[in-house]
Amino acid sequence: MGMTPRITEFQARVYRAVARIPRGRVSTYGMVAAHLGCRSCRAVGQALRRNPFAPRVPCHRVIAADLSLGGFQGQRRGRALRRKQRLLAREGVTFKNGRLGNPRQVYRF
DNA sequence: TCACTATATCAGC
DNA sequence: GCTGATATAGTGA
Repeated sequence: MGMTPRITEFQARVYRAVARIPRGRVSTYGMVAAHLGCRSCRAVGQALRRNPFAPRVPCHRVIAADLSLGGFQGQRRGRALRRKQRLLAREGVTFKNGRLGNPRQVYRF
């Protein structure tokens, strides 16, 4: 049975965009924002923070502009972040010294 | 209206 | 490479 959470238009647009990021690729908060014509990357982070559709909406595929991990499950550090890193590793996306190992895995909308 | 926010960028060191 | 300041806009209370 599909949940139908009450979400805003903006959130729906963010989730739709993120759902397009293929396995093995990542995007950034800023790139998602730009794709939506929004100048606030923080607003994208807020929307993903409350993603009710995980893992159908793969918010773990959105990282920071400096190619560091960004956040996960409301956390910017700690256990949650290691889970995010493991999810990505499972898809072939690995990090080296806290940065995306292969920048060519950044997906362009 | 206010105070948050899983950001981005820049200046200064 | 780090820290702090600032721009920015979406959202719940």
